[in-house]
Amino acid sequence: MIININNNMENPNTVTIQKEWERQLQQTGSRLTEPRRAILKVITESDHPLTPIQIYDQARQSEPYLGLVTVYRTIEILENLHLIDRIHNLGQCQTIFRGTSGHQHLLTCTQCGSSVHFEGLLAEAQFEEIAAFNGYKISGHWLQLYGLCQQCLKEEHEN
Amino acid sequence: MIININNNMENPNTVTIQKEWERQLQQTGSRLTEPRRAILKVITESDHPLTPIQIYDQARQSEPYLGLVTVYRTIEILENLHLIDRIHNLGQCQTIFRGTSGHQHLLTCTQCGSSVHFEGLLAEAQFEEIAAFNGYKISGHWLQLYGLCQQCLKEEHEN
DNA sequence: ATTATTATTGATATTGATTATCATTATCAT
DNA sequence: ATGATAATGATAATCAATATCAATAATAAT
Repeated sequence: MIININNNMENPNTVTIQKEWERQLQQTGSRLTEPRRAILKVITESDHPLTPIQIYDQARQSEPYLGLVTVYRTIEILENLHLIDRIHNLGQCQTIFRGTSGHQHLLTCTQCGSSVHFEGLLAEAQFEEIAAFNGYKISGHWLQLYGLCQQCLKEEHEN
Repeated sequence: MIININNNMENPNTVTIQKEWERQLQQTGSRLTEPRRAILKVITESDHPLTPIQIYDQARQSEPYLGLVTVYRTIEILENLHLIDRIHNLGQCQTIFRGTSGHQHLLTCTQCGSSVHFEGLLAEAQFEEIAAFNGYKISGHWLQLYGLCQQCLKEEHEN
């Protein structure tokens, strides 16, 4: 079963989401300020991933004296609370690995960075189905698995 | 079935890979130069994703007068030939989308950027198995599907 | 309600990565 | 060998991200 989650501005829950985020900010010791409210509003109401500059520009419509630095700081807080994700944009990242043309995916060690490609993923057949359910037509996908490689696992046990 | 692909420096095919890349460069009208050879060598022999600066530093060991700009230019060529991929590093990307804590993934329109989360992916059960086969222990994963949303599909047909 | 504490803010400066420019150099077809 | 020109590296310019700090605003304590 594929479930579509709340994701557009028309969603009446948007307000509730912002209130919930505000509650979490306060409960974890952060103060609730007007600049932060403006930033939260932009992020919770958007159905697009946004760059810090885009958030900055949009939030200044209601908070004209907002500083870009405050956007970066708020993003950091929200990330620590796992309320936002950092999204991968095709073609913009600057870490390079030789590809293997075809349908292989990446498995990367978060400790040392060593990486291997793998294939034989069962899910790929499902990707188009998921997209179609949401009204999308797929042109590509990106999958990375993260973990510890054999060597780093061993070294972790030794300490 | 899970197949592990050539991915470490010990692999004797490494040399062949570089020759193959060199061949493709020439066949598509690019000239074969010493700086490029040095860059190709670093990328094809590495089992780590590398930043432009890392490629630069490593390649200068054999090509001391190499300029960083040449690294960027060569990366661009290799990307156009689909010989390399740009890799997503956890936590370094600066495009922000509100997350949905739990196991949801992202479906993004390459045209307008509108995005939805989805869940119910069958593959997740397979991730650990794939990792274990390669000696890794997984701590997380990143999946994004790319395509055109309903609206952008419609507009494309109108033109 | 008032005040004191201190987290937060925005301005500014700094850093660092990426891109643009251009004269010089090296590749490759002839 | 030679000439056309793609490619190079030095330099400058741009832009995003981070650090610093005095002024300000949010909260707790009174």
